[in-house]
Amino acid sequence: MKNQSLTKSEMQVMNILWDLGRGACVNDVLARYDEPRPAYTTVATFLKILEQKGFVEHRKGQGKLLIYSPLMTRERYRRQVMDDVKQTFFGGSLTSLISFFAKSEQLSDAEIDELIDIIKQKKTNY
Amino acid sequence: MKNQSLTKSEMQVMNILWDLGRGACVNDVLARYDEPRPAYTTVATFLKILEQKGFVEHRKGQGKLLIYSPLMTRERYRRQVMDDVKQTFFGGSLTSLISFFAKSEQLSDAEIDELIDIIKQKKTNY
DNA sequence: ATCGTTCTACTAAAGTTTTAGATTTCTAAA
DNA sequence: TTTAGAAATCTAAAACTTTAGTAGAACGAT
Repeated sequence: MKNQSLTKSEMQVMNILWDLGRGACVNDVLARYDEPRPAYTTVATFLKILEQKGFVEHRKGQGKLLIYSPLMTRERYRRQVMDDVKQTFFGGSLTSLISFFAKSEQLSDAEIDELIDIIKQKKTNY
Repeated sequence: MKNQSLTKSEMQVMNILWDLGRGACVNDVLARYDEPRPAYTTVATFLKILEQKGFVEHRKGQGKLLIYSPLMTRERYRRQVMDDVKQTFFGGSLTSLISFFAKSEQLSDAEIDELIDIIKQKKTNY
């Protein structure tokens, strides 16, 4: 059981947990859904599944409340998915991927300068 | 029925069609699978589903053969998926996405220069 | 025209994901 | 310590995806 990936609904729950940035109980998560909200038990099920998959853990909170917290960071999962995207859509080529995005959209001059800086930093420093 | 997205298996078929770059019958597609190959009818089913979803069309070929061709280009679908990725993983921010990738990996000096060129071209030309 | 082959169409089973009702358990209050 | 309410767990139905067998149609060869 390793390198699991998340379904769309599981991802939604993880995103809420990551956004909250703290442990959360079922209702905390539920409250963050847009209308129409799923049932309480639906969210509870997803949290349980995420726990089985090793993406979250829980501890006991007030009363019988279970408080769930992410075990996997957003960054780490992002990396995992992005590697897959890069492979699937750009034949593994990072430069094709970046140029695809760079070409694809409007960028302000400030953003462009920012990006150029980031990329320049990658150059072998001497 | 709009902005459909592809399942993993459907995507596999589309990638084969896109790679072939020409109309293809079921066997053409099947031949491109790695072992163990799925059943003929499995591939036929996927093509039919893809047609329902509006990703391919067919015309009659030799005998009763159906020749399938992509209706959606790889580029267009890529864009669709990438928009989703950008939204889901980078809150819609293109610069976060690009910097994520730019930071993430080894790039040769040549690649770096190439990227900088691409990005500079985005700058309002005067 | 018939026969056998090969292809598509139909159908459905198995697997996975999503959803949530019903039941049980726990806690806090009286 | 009983009990009402809220939360967790159990269970399963519904929806979607993947896989492929079977039937039936169409073609080409005889």
